[in-house]
Amino acid sequence: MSFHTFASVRESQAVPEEVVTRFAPSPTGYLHVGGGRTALFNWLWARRTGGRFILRIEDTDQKRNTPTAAQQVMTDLRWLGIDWDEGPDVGGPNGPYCQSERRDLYDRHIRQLLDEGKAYYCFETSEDLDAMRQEAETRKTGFVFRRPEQFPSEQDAQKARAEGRPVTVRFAIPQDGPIVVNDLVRGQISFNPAELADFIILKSDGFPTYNFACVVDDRLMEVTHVLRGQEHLMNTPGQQALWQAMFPDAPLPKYAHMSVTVSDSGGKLSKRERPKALRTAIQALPDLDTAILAQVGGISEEEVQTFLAGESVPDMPAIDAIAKHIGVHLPEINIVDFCKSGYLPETLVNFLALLGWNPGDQREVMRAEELIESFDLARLTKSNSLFDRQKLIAFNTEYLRMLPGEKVLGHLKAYLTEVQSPLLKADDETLLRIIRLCEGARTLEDIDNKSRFLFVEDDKIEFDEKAVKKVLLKAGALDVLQVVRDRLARMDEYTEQALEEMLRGLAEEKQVGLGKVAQPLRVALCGTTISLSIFDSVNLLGKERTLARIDAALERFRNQVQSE
RNA sequence: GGCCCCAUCGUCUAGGCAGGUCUAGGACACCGGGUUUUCAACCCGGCGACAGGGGUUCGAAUCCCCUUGGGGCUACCA
Repeated sequence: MSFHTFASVRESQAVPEEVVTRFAPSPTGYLHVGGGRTALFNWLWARRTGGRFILRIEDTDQKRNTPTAAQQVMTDLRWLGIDWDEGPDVGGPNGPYCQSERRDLYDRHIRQLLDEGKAYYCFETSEDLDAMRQEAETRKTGFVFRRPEQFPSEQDAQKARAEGRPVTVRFAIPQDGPIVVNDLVRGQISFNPAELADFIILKSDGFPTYNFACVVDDRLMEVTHVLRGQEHLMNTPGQQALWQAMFPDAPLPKYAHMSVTVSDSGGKLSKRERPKALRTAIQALPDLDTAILAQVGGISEEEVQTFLAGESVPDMPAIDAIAKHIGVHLPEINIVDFCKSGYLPETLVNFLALLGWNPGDQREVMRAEELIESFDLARLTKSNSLFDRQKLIAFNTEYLRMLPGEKVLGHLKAYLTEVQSPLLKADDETLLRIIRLCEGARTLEDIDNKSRFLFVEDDKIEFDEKAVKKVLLKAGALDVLQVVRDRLARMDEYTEQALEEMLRGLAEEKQVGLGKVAQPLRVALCGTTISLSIFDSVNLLGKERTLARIDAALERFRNQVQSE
């Protein structure tokens, strides 16, 4: 693996004939939708142009990184179907692809900047800086770090280090005229350098900052196009100035700042929404038992308390577990959340692509190949877009309908594993059959909900209180059920067709709608009012188990009817 | 507060850069009806937008300015 030196980089005349894009997440947790969209757009552009797509891990913040997060991000990207040509796991010519492993590279560039007088040492502590900001605020002026008349010397830096004071390096933003960013989405944007702070490029822990490392890496990794969210727009003049200070002969990468995806609750979609929604849901609970919540979440009761007070946030598994326990649906934010809610990756890719981009005609449902074919930077949208979950569901319904059964089967199995459904016990053939019977389902969760009763032990059926009350305990319901039981027992031919004839015949005899017959039966078999068509339900369960469940329900609820 | 971005139905958007063909098109949602064994799905119909004000022009959703509104950034986070 050969590293570019500062000098060699300068000499090389980079002519980017090939498009190179990158996705550069910081490994702080799960990949969230916003990140997924950014990754997708960069990937689409690389694939569209036949260029390269790089995955780079921006792990320069030691406090925030978690060891498994990079792996998790890669898993989430793969689930979406996004692959990369260069990255930490697959390597590549311009690696390594984790910034924490590139420190000598950054050091070299910092050294050069320092030597050329384009950057300078700083010894303020965080507290000093905070105080300065405070003061600026009371004066109601914007805070811009004031550059010293004379840059501290190498000796000053050594002395400061010896005294145990923090030493950072700041980039001196050139003040010789406005910095003009030529954005592919927004056109020319001009910034006054006097209003841009000399930002820190080397932290006191020896790690570079994002704003610096990203510029060095984009250059060394030959990145030609930077597609990212609008939240990075204000970083761009600084990064651009840095680039020109370090690589004056290399053309700048092309920047495209995409619109932000906002949440229906206001600002941009944030990871905090899930815990926030859970907190609200818990607080609305009629009877609050923090001990139980702590137990299901696998956390201490104290953690629950501080969480409810808004002082802390438990980790995701705890949040998921508690939400599941109290039965609230949390808004999906991370890519895995969508997976766990039964969405298909195809749906998400399609939907995300349409957030801030469109093909220019009236197509909406588009597979990845089609997206690649049609993708074009010129059609990126300027205004923010709201993440519309209803439309997402509509898209998922569409994909569930149009994807071949085999494909759905693969996704369904992954989903069932994720949520540990009893349906996992079914073989592929049965699953495929169930998928066919669930035409019109909106999510994989729907499929699971409608058919998991088939694989729950007969005596482990959970009866939904409302369903029981509304259906089973209604006058005459159990009597009908008894008749159904008797006729079922006498059937020698137990086929879907015969079942339908029998049940319809019975309804006709009794002069009632089929619902009066089907619903009590359904609740007896499934515990809920939601299942496959009643004929399919009875048929798939099999005669023996059907009879057993009816008998159990009869026995259990007869008493209740009487006692009420 | 400062800097920056944005502005078409409730939502995502087409149209805008090259002004007339826009009584503004599509999709999702919603409303009404149909189908119906649950949940869905499905079918038919309907409601619904150029933020406001000034210009420029024969003519503005489209170009310019202002106002208003929304968003982003303002860290030794990325």
